[in-house]
Amino acid sequence: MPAAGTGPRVVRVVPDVVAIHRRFDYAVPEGWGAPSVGDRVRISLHGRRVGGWVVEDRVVPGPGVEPKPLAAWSGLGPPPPVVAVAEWAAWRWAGPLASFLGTASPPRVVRALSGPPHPGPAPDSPGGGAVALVDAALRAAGPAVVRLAPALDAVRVVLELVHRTGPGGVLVVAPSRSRAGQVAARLRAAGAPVALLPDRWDAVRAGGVVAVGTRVAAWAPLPRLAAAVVLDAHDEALKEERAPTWSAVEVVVERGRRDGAPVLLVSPCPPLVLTEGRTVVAPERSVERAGWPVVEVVDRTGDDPRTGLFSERLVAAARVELARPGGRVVCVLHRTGRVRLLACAACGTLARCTRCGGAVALGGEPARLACRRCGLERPTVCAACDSARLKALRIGVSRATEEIGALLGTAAVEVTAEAGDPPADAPLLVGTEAALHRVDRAGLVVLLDADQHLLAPRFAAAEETLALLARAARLVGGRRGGGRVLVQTRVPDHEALDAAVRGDPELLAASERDVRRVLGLPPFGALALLSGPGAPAYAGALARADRLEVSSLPGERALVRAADHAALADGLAAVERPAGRLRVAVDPDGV
DNA sequence: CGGACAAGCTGA
DNA sequence: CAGCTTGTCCGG
Repeated sequence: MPAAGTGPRVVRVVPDVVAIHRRFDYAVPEGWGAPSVGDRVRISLHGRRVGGWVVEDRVVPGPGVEPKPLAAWSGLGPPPPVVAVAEWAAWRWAGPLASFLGTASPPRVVRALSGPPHPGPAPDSPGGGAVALVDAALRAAGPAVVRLAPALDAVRVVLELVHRTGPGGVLVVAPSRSRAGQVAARLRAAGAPVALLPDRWDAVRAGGVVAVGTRVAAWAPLPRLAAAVVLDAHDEALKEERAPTWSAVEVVVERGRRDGAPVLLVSPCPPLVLTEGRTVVAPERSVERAGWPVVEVVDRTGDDPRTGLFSERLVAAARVELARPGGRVVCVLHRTGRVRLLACAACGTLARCTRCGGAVALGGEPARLACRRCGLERPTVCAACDSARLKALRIGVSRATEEIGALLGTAAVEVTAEAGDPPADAPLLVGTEAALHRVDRAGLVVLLDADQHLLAPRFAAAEETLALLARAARLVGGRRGGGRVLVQTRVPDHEALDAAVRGDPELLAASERDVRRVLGLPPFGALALLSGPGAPAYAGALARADRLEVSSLPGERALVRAADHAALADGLAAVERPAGRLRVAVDPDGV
């Protein structure tokens, strides 16, 4: 066995083949410059050429191993500290390292950097409330949550932060390309040097700029973070939903922790998983409240389920809005993956779980009401009036579009994810929540059936509903602008609605905290959802692990619980995976 | 993942 | 028993 420093230089390589969870040692051919950790290389593996990443340098190969030479150097990859974060992520989300290294690599081959970093000027302070918020956030020991109402300008917080730290090494992550583009433009207008990811990967790697991008930008090739901001940190788009199910927020927080850099998580409605154990800073109560629009809750409990989706108050409010010059109404109706809701035929009360408040479904013989969320069963009797007659509430976007168009005497346009953007001047739009992503301004936004969201069989359903209300609020502006959000529901006292009405997200957080703690749900416990043909065998093996609790779910699925993420990740890593397709979703949204 | 190789199946 | 399919193994 050659001692370190003698013989050919040997590096350890992770193949770019997701199914191979091993690393292999290769010799660096004579005459090569030294490849560094993170570089993309090509290797011959078992008779074929595949890509890979150098993950360790100056390795001493095991006894009896004669490393083959690297086949080619194919460009720059993530810098060494980002490779280390990828190793952490592979543990945290129980996924293959190659998958994370791929996400952290440039979309196109980068063989050389465009030039030396050009340290640009820091923008001026935007002044105003942003100064105090950033002050408070920077005083926090770890990452700070900045709770900023929907109509308040989060980019001013970014500008103030860059003003303090200078542009070099600052990372800004936003949930969508368009939002990232807007932020980049504002920073540029303020004079800061900006590189928009993924296109300017090389410029970010060269350094000296503010890196701006979407979820993948959490992996920006900055050797060392100076500071980071995640905008709309509650947004689902910041989580990868395919396995491994990593979260941009968590990656940025980990990078900040390693580099000792401040991290600001900005959101109008920060969920518990963001706030628990962290400093939350917010503007004064009156300022925050003014940053939410007027939210009007229309209680449909007493209405006959067959009167349709359109309350009198909705029709009246829509008429007023459509009569205004340039007025625009957007109606949101959940369609995909919707819950089939049941309501009492006598008193109109929605059938909900008496333990967790989720929607219940009819099933079994004799028929019982079973909660889709926590599984609790009860007899088919209305909890409010003891009537045994229940009615199904049915809805659909296409019919809703026709009906409201006829009711209001205005042509209604259906907005779908497939079709392009709706006409800019269409006054009446109906669609799923995707409609809120395709329109940037309205005078009235209506959630036709908020219960579809509130009672969805996902433990974060209430927080997601508040996020939807925050998104709607963005379209209509703050309460002084005259825009409003109208919410039709049969659960008018729900804390998520209350929080939006009062412009105070803490009202929801307080009640969620109690329920989550009792049920051991995140952030008071960590979950992983196993699915696929290999799931039962893996679940069986995990059930014997010390700090894990495993329960099987219908359809080859299983839920793994642990006290915290470390226990979950350690447990998942310690047990060998059986053969067969297996999906491991750490931190699943639904259960 | 995908190539190598072995074991199993088929038809003349 | 050649010629093919199917299954298992393993990579430096």
